Amino acid sequence: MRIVSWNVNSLNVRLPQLVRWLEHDEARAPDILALQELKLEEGRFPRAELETLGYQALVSGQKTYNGVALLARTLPTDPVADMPGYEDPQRRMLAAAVDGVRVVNFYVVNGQSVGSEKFDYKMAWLEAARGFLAAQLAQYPKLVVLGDFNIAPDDRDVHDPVAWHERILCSTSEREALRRLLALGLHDTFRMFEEGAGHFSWWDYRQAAFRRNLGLRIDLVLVSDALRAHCAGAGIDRVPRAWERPSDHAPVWLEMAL
DNA sequence: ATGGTGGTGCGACCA
Repeated sequence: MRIVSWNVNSLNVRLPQLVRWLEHDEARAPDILALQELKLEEGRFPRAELETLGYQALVSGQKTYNGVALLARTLPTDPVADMPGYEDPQRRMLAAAVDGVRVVNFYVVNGQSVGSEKFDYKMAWLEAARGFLAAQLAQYPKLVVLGDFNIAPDDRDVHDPVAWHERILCSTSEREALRRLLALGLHDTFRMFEEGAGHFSWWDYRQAAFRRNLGLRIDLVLVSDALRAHCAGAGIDRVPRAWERPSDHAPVWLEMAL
């Protein structure tokens, strides 16, 4: 089973790249695909085009901002788009079951800058996410949590840790919030297969950051203890980031032997 | 140097 997370930064703009990416290497096409930053309402989701490629989609959409989807060969079941007890008009979460695996797709709040109002929202959102994931784990031991976490787990995940020291996406409080999620019994699958620095999933559009590999690794695929031994490979697909008019994020993937 | 790029949508706001 191959599972992928990709922040597409507007599905309206990126649909041609998504289609091209799904077709360019069919042997590596995902069984499950989690998308973030659709920036469209559910009614504008391109269901027909994706059905042609063999995918059924669950969508939690929103005009202009946010928006997430879960795609699989058969429609994911038992969907949840709201974290119980946490009111959030922003569409940032979608959980459902596919082939006996529970999948939670997150588009974590960016947070703008440490100490801002948006930062407070980010920290509150992450605390709600911790409670939600604890409940999901209790109900579904085989859990995958993936998406744009807007947190670089440690300095290996940052091209210039000095310049980014205690800045948004890299601050100690954000990293501790991520640690509290991992402490539930979740594992950063990329680090099961690669311990080195310099592997990124997001590069700013400015200053030719991708060409110079000035990036951060903020898109993650986490698995629960019950799935850990089944992980066979994980990585970041930089290919579509080099295409014309790309998303600023690369797809990140996990291969599981189930 | 508080810049730089891109998406949404037409003026800011978000990342």
